[in-house]
Amino acid sequence: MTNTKPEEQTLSKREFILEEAAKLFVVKGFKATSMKDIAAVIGVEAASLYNHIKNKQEILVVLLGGLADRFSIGIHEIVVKKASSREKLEEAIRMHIKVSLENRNKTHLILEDWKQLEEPELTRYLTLRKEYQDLFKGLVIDAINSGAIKKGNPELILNHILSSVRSIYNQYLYSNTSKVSAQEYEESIIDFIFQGISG
Amino acid sequence: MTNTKPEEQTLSKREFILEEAAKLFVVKGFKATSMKDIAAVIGVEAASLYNHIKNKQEILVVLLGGLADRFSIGIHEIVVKKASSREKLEEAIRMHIKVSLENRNKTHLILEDWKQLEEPELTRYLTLRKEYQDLFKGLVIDAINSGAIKKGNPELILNHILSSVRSIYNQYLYSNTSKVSAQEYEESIIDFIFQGISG
DNA sequence: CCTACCGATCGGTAGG
DNA sequence: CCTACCGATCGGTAGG
Repeated sequence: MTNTKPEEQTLSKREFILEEAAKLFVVKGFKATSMKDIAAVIGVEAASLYNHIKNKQEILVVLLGGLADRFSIGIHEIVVKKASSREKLEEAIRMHIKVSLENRNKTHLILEDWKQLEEPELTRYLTLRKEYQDLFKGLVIDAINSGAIKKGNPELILNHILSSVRSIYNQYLYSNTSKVSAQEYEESIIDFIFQGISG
Repeated sequence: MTNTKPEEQTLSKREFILEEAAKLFVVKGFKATSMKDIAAVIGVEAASLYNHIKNKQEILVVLLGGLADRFSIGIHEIVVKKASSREKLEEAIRMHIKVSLENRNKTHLILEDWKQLEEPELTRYLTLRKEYQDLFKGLVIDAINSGAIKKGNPELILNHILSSVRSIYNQYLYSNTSKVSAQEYEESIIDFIFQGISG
């Protein structure tokens, strides 16, 4: 009983480090962020970080792993649902948008920093990503076959969809978009994907 | 006359280094690519690279600078043209796609590695990017006002457009798309941006 | 959580 | 273009 508090503190300190590290990775990139940089934000010496995390690599593994799991669970839940192919595709896109918006700093790691993963985590990550894309592609193919969306190369269509959603973690693209609420942003992306920009 | 050949050789060797470095940056990222890595691909010792380039930073500056200039020239040419706002917007998108496809390795630097630029080049780069986006946004606004595209937040629409085009340098997203020809890819992106995926 | 420290690697220079 | 080398910084450990 008396020692639950220190344990909680250790846990939240670890979470704090992970969150602040993710923010730094967005700004500078994983490789260009030193343990000293992270320590400075936390307010300790670099060596002290090792009481909470195993090493720098672990930070990346935990952040990317947690995110990959969330995407993976999300797509699996949708795939097994009973609904029209069009509804399922839209739901998958909305799921991806929501997960991205809720994990903006972490999602950014998907752009480039996943390349800094070491084996065996790199292979595990790439396997999960491939599985996610294949399930997503299945939804696209079903939507094409049912006539819900126009005919075309499914890989290309999937590429367009995921790129549109990626604008979320590429938000420095055009920074003013931060004025927009999460809900507005989601609706705008959905409308863009399905209808395009023509009048 | 007699010494034009050595000069040519020096020039092409420099170009060779720049091209191979760009490829490595795509795979590993700028920070994670060492001069030794680049030298190994070229087939010399790391120290020998400094006969052709000033330092590592210069590689990044030259690659990104050349690219930024190409985008900048492209958009300026389109803005002053006499054409409908819809035609100009489409032409700007096609220009962006073409420049991206012709400089696939370099374009990838725009995703993350530009953050490794040092001053004053970083400020110069960000200024050029801002100018580019503002000119592009002007084309979007004109297209909205003329009724050529639907009403909406211009920043958001620009964000969608540029994200769609960015799928080119994010091609590891779904690698099978490499089977598609440049022309097919361009048409597919244009159709997606203007019409979306609905049937 | 800190001080002290280490081996490895990095970008880069000197000098030939 | 290479060998030899250097100062700085990195991630990480020991020991308290």
